[in-house]
Amino acid sequence: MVKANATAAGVMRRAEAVELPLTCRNQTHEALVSAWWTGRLLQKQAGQFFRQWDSSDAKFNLLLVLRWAGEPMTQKDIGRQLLVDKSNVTGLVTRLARAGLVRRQVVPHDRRSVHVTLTARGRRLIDEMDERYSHRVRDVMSALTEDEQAELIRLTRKMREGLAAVSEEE
Amino acid sequence: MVKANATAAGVMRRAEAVELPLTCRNQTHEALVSAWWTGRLLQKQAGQFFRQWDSSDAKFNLLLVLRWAGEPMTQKDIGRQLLVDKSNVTGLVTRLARAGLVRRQVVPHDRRSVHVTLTARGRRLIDEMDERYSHRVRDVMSALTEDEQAELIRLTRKMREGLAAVSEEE
DNA sequence: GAAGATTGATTAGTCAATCTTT
DNA sequence: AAAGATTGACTAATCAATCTTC
Repeated sequence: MVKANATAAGVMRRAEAVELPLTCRNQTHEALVSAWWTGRLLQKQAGQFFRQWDSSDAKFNLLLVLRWAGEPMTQKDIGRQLLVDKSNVTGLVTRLARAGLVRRQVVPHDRRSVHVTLTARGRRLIDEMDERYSHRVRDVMSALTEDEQAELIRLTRKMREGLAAVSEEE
Repeated sequence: MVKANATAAGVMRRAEAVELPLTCRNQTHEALVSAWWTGRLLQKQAGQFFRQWDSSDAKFNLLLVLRWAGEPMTQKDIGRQLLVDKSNVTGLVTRLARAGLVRRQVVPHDRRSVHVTLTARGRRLIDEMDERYSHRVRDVMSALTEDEQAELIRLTRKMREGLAAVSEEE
């Protein structure tokens, strides 16, 4: 019964989550808020999803980038790829290293830099996470047709271009 | 010259920011990542934007909800509107109160609850922030036509429904 | 016991300052 | 001096545990 109650409450909150906060003034504003709100929900659910491995979306993305690169990356490059501050990368790598998922190595000809590589265990974990993550992505996005997905890609990209243009001009 | 360099570097990073990280596998995955990435950029730029008032998007949204309500709100209601944990609301309200933008009051017939109200200063600040924020929103979203904005609203909403459906079924 | 709020621990993120190496 | 990384101070967010009041 406790579980039933918890589920019911959860479902209610999720239904509410689809709706935007009530402070929108016009369509233009609503469009921005709708994109922002969707991003927040994505973040929130990703956080819950990755907790089953005692992990997080930030750690998942870092491991993913490392695997994708296929070779050691400097922390600077990681930060560049993920668009996060270098000091943040330091912390993430430290925690991942503490968990044995990643290893720091000196860079032969530049002792300022640090090379980060996946350990065997890190590789196993990212493979497993990514497997389940892919299924989840497909489930979530099955709410949209292929054409709608393509259109969403186009429109969000345009929005990013708008963001970039505005921040340039100041 | 220093300023020119800084701007040039800034522009470069912004151009890069339009592009997604390189780990996308197919259109479905890319659609989700594109929405997520756009949300991250929105969050990031909002953070920078509101720093001119020594504030943040979280504080702005809290003040906005308070003004919209037009009457004292309990912290529970605030958390519900903004979809953030109650303990987070406690912290935000504390910092806003310390800055004199908001006031805590006892609720007459329920001494468990706290009512939060805008101070005169808080009201003045949210009016000023919102004024400039509205312009900024219009500038950013002018990259999209009205029809595109409407479509973006529709598609992101569908995505939230997909998120809600998936999280229900587990 | 449940509701509303607070506290404490932890993660993520930013920025400014510092340190070492180039 | 500039590059790469780290440290420290801070905000924001979550969760678990606690406290007071209903």
